[in-house]
This record gives sequence, structure tokens and C-alpha cells, in this order.
Amino acid sequence: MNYTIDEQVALIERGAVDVISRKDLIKKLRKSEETGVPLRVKAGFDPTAPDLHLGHTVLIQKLKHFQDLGHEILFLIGDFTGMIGDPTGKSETRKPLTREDVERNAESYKEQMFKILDPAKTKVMFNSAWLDKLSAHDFIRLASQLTVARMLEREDFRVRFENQRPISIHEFMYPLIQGYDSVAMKADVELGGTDQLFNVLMGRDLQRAWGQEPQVVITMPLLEGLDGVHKMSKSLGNYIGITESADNIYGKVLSVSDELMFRYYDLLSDLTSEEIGRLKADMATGVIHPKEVKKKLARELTSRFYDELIAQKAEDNFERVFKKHDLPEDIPELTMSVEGGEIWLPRLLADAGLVKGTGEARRMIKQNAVSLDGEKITDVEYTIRTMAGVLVKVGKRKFCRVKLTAS
RNA sequence: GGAGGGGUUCCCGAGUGGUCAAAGGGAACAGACUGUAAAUCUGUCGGCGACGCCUUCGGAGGUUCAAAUCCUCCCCCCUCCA
Repeated sequence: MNYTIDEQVALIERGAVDVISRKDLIKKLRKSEETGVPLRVKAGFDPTAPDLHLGHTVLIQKLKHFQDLGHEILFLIGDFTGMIGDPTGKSETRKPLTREDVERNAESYKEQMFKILDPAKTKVMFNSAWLDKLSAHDFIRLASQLTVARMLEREDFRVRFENQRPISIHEFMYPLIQGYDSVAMKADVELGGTDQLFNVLMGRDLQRAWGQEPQVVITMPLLEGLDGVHKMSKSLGNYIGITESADNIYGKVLSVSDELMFRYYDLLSDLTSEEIGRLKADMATGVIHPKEVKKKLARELTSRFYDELIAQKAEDNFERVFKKHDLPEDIPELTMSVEGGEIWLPRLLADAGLVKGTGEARRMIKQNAVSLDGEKITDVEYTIRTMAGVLVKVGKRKFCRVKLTAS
């Protein structure tokens, strides 16, 4: 496929918050077209959390756009940072990762990322490759590129400084290191979340100081998590992981609020802005039910990581369980051996992993949330004697078929 | 180095000798309603075969019939001055 420069710019700018600068981007695209040398597009990832979720895919989708335009993707794994422990945020110091951790996580990253990107056109890099070799001398030179005043331009530092909150020195080093990565990688473009704006801009300054043409910076919005408030992150538990089961992905998307749904459409869907606008309008006028709009999104996202057939099956499952209050197709089975041929129900729920402990089991039973073979159990002292399989249901979505064997 | 403030259950945050497993809010979970949306209402929200027992209020000791609360020592965090 051949795109005009204008078309390329339009695709690249879609969904982006900042493109710094457009002029540079056009210049680089033009040069690339003339010379036939693809642009080097950098995006960095933290190796501490090997599970990619939909939030990361906002960025990866954008990388894919570049890839589709024929450019070279440099997928940077920040192993150096990871092995030192990322200081960002107020959370307690993270445990440094070992070399093995990093490698394992990197493998996992690749596997997940290649669900979207073409492995043949993606280069995976580790920043320890050059940062390990950085001498104190080089490091000081790096630090000399920047003034404290400049550093305090960063929103998050400025606010903390004004509020007399502490800022440790090594927090100043991270933007420098990240910027230096761009120098070492000779990046033409760097992608990052909006929270990374300062860091990615640093790359431009440092590249200039090292006599390189500064990279174009593109920031993408942060995707809100399932709660609709905080950014999607694993630690907040408000995420949809791309390795989750199709049923889970489908179900989680459907549990998102109507408002958030369109945010997801904007940032994740392959639909054009016009198509999304039409859905919005039709929903407002009542032509189409909000749930149908959401189902469409859930199908699209589920099939992205699986395929349409599986997505359809996830939808069928969902309808069966939540609309018809029927059972899902695949229910985990469990065989437990019990003494004396009987078992106290809370014990069973706890052992089966359906609840945290017998305390929670009692609570669930009292709250009418437990049923056996479709029958609500309200007696905390209930004891099961059946040896044959029993269908255990806790809450709306936890199912398990349990068989007992005497021991 | 000096002065001051603080560390409470997932989070914020009350509590200054017994009635404290610890107010209130948030989050979370369950139930009703529903479109597994939003909003709302109700309940639960340290552990335990459980009207009782056990473990929690930075750590270790001590006073007391009784300590999150009092005393001693220690650790950590923050602010200001240098």
C-alpha cells in the first residue's frame, strides 16, 4: 500500500494527544520516502509487569500504524531501569528484578505484543545494552545537559516542589536515562503515554546535544480502567489483560459504563471516527440500544486477541449465563476427596477456591449467594453427602462442578 | 547537627487506660432493581466449625486486673533551620 504524506500524517495523528512537531514529522516522512530508509520508531516498556492490558494496546495500536506505513518498530524493554527499581510514584521501593526475571518477562512481552505487531518488522531492544556501559564520566556529562529549573518544569515535579513534597535526586535521573535511550537508539520517533511527555521530550534535547536530529514525540491518551476513573493498571486491578480468556475479555468490556464505552471506542476500536459518531448518534436517538453498541465493541476487542468465532462463542456464553441465567459451556471440574463421605459446605467452598475462607463462605451463604444444583442454600451448617457431581455456584459468575470421593 | 510533626485494619481517617476487631468515608464483595451500564436501596467487609476463641493499631520491652491509648529504648517517614 502506498500512502501519500498527508495520509500518513492523518493516520499517525489519529487519537494522539501531542505530535511534536508536525513539521518535523512531515520532514522525516518525506526524507524516508526519498531515501527508502524507514523511520525508527521507539516505544519503551517497563519490564516489571509482564502482563499487557488494553491500556498498553493504545500505544501498540499506534505502533502498528507506523508498521503498516512501512516503518521500523523498536520495542524497548527498560531492563536497566527494572533492575534498579523504578522510583516513580509514592509507592514503596520495588524489588529489583533479576536478569532471569527480565528475560522471562521480555519473552512474555514479545508473545503478547506480537498478537498485534508483525514480529518480522519489530526489533526488540534492551537498554542495559548501553546503559550498563555508561561511565560516571558519561553520566555526569548527561546530567550537565539539564538545569534544575528545567527539570522543575515538569508538572509532577513542580507540583511537588510547590507543595513542599519531597523529590529525590534519582527521580531526576530517570528522564535523563530515558532520553539517553533515544540517543543510543537513534530514534526518529518516540511514542509514549501523556504522562510520559516530559520524559520523551527529554530525548529531543539530548539528541540535539549529541548532534542528532531530534525525534518526533507522539503522546497517546491514557486509557481509563474498568472503574472509569483511574488509568488502567494491573496494580489497581481495573484492567483487561490481553491474555485473559475470551469470556473474560468479552464480559469485562460489557461491564464497562456507557460513558467509558465510547472512550474505549475512540482509543481501541478500528472503526473510523465517522462510524463511531454514527453509533453515538443512533444510541442517543434510541435507534440502537446501548447494550448492542457495547456488544459490538466487546466482539471487536475479543476477536482481536482470538478470532471472530471465539468472540461469537464468548457472546453466546455471556447471553446464556446472564440473560437466560443458564450455565456457561465450560465449567471447571474439581474432584475432592473427603473424609467420611461428607463435607461442610463452607469448607468445600474454601477448598475449591471459590471463596477466600470459611468466613467469606458463611457470608456468601447468609447473603443468598450460594446455590447447589440451582438451589439456594441458606444454612451455614449445610453438609454435602452426595458423591456424584454437584454444581456449585457462588455469586453471579463463579461456577464449579465438584465431585466427591471418600477417603 | 538543631527544632517540630507523624507511623491505626485494602486506602483516607477518628480514637489518648476498660463499653475497641477499633467511628466515619472510599474501595471491594453479596442481594434487590437492571442492559454484569448508570443511579438507588439493603447487607457484609481481620481469622477461625464461630453467641465464643485467636491475631491486629511501626518494632521490642515495661507499668496495670486491663493498653491502639501510659513509660523506656529502637526503627521509619515528613517539615523547618543549619
